[in-house]
Amino acid sequence: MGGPRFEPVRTVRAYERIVEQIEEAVEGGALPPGARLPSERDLMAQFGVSRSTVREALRVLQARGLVRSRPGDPNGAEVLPFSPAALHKSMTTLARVDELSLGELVQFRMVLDASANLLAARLRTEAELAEMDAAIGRMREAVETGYDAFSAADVAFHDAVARASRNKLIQICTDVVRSIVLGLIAGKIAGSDDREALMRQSIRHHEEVLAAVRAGDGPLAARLSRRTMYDYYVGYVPAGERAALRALLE
Amino acid sequence: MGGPRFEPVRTVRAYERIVEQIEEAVEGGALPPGARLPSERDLMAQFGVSRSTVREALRVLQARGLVRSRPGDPNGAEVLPFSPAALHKSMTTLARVDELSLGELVQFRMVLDASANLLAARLRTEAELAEMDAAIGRMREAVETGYDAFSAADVAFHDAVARASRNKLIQICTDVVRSIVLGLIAGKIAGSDDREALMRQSIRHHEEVLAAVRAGDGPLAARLSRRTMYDYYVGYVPAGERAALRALLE
DNA sequence: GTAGCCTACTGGTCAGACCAGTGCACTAGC
DNA sequence: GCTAGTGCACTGGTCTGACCAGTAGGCTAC
Repeated sequence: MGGPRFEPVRTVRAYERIVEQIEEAVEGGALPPGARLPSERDLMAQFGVSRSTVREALRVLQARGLVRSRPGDPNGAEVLPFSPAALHKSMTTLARVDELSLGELVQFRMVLDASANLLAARLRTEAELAEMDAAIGRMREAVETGYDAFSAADVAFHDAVARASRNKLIQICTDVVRSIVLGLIAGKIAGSDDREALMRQSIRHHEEVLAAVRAGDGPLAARLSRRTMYDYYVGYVPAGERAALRALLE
Repeated sequence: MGGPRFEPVRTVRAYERIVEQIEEAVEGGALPPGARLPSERDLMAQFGVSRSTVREALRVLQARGLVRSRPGDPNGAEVLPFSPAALHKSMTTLARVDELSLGELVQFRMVLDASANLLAARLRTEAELAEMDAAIGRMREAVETGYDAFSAADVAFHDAVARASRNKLIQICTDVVRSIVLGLIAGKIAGSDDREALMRQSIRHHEEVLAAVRAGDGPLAARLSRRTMYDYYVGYVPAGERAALRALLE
């Protein structure tokens, strides 16, 4: 107390400094998506390090989804537009290390989707309503076509709702969590033989949700969307976790 | 149509194969947290590649938060318990690159916090209620102590609620988004001179939320928590984005 | 028995090399 | 003149071999 405040020194690796600098340039807009980094040999000269060090930095940046490099490309690494791939990757890891249960994921989807519907009911345009309507139409056709087409149309509906919420974070998280959930239950889907009944019920539910969104009744749309998702996924969720899902159905 | 189905070959880099293998071992539980990887020179022999290739793979794994290596450690890289650090990093990048607006972030916090409260109202234990109570107590004391202590106590309250929701995804996302929001408004806080009034109002609001959680009234707790966060942050949000926030207040 | 040194490792970095692939300028043929 | 084809210069991916600073643990001297 009172003396000079020392803080522990952290030895910072050379490649980390390079990552920081390039990251800052990308996030600050100095390197917009589509821009090219200098070649590794140029970077090596600019940063005054060896090529291995430059490459380790580039590997980190690539793992974070900021750049991509192709062998032989005379232009150097390309700065990528942001994609949720890295987000997706780390969330998938989280789910695979078994820290996340299917119940938690479905619950999170219910939360996100309900919020998206709540916002969409207030902010949606006519074009977006038409898009949702079209998606439900494709769901109807897909009852005969098969599960894959049905699932794709279902995804399209929820995507349209998420976009109508005007919140990019909701859109991205919805997308990421959904694909993880679908991946987890992918094997189990073929097993259920009352699949057609489930699809028909789901279509009915989606129609009700859409009606609420169209009417501008956010709370109703949110409540219905939670119910829709619950009914659709509850069969895959272990019995012990279902109570937590029902807690969202008020 | 009808001929043999060829799929495009993707040249896969050597280091990617290494990443895959180690990643699989970690996620599959063969390498539990705390376990040590062989040394780089051993890995180089096991995978039949050069050390640079091994190192690039380790850099990627490190960027994903799966392992950590210390120079001089005779035991090789350490397998880490999962931490949301990577998730945090990619979401922060998203906020910075994709220009997530403060409004969107606050809106997302409102959604998460409301859901956490909804669930907590049903699932909370007495111990968790006591924890929330203690946090509010520290907020009261901090009105005099200063903003930092107040903010820390506020964080503790919301963390306790998130934990009580029993949903790790909600906890992690809450944590990540909150730290981004706090980072964005960090500079602006000192400016407001009616800070004390804002703190006192916030304490009152938190007390109401806690009462609802204690009473088991989830919908009420959710509604109040949205209002609490709205009132606390609306001053930092550009006027044009406030309408979207109000859309959540039903 | 313990304090301190020594050694055999570790990861971080460097230098220099080779290879397969790419884009572009140049050239041969029309 | 224009196009098709060919080199060439350069890229990233990988390898080899080396040096350094740091660490842990055994060994030695007290």
